[in-house]
Amino acid sequence: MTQSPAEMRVALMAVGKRVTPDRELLIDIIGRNPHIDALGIHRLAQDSRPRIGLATVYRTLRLLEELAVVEADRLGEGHSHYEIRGRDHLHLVCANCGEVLDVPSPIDWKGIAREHAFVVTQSRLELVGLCAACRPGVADHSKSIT
Amino acid sequence: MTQSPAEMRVALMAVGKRVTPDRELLIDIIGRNPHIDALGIHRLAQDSRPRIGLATVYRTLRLLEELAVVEADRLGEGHSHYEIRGRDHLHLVCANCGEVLDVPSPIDWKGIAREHAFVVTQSRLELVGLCAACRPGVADHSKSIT
DNA sequence: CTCCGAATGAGAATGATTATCATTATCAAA
DNA sequence: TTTGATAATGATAATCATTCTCATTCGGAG
Repeated sequence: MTQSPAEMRVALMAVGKRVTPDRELLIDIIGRNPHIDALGIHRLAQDSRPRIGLATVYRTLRLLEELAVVEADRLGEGHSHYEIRGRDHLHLVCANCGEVLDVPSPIDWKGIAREHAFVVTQSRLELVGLCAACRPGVADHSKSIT
Repeated sequence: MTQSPAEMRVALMAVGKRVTPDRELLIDIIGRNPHIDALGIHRLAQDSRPRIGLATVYRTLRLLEELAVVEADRLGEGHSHYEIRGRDHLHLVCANCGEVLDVPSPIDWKGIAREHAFVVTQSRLELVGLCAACRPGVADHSKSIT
């Protein structure tokens, strides 16, 4: 299920969607910037295509999500972050600086799913806490939980 | 970390917050209805206190979240669901009917956290897919991983 | 080159959540 | 008990991310 920018073409064409420059650019940006959010993607996209609209970013994200090419995570609070779908992994999300570490997932969800007659389509695993850098009582630039 | 309605009083008083009838009612409702959302909580709360406002619901939820008494999960798409904080567990979320099954978590995050010098304060684990009841030919959401 | 449906941009609309502000309730001291 | 300081609340406006609408543009089949 590992996707790559190149495989997106296949996924799009398989459902009769066009492979447009916008879509190629966006998937490329997501590939290079794991955990980026919609606004960040839009900003970067404007460097190469100044007229690209935010709506196109959201539309494309949703499409690629439906095609299982990218994955959305609601890490912090309000909004989503995106990344190319890859191997199972879990996120270590720092509540202070917001940094996200990817760690290979230790979960054997196949067994769990079988046990509950459940067909798994997505796994979202996060551990929220404080990363090494934020460990000492730093009252810096974020909402720290106590 | 395990919280109960009764322990909320302690948590509130520990930070100088009042134990009001609204707060007691809300924590009670969440306790009886795991995975309920803000509007659901508000609806139920109005049965006993017709004048309670939605703002109070959200304010209280946030407060109880900060006190680590309740936990918010962004299960489906748009909005959050709440539950009393308890033992580690993961959610099996049905993409079709929305049912949520709680399953004891098989993750040993202590080892992972130690390895990455990470202090874990929350774990959010979800597997999204189709529950047994929704298993037979559902068209839309079925892009299962195998 | 022409047509038609897909894709896009701009901005309005939506929905969940948060902030504001005037009013009310609560606790402590006199 | 009355007062005074302060926290909590209700109503509603504001915000923020995301989705929708629609007029326009683009791309590929003929």
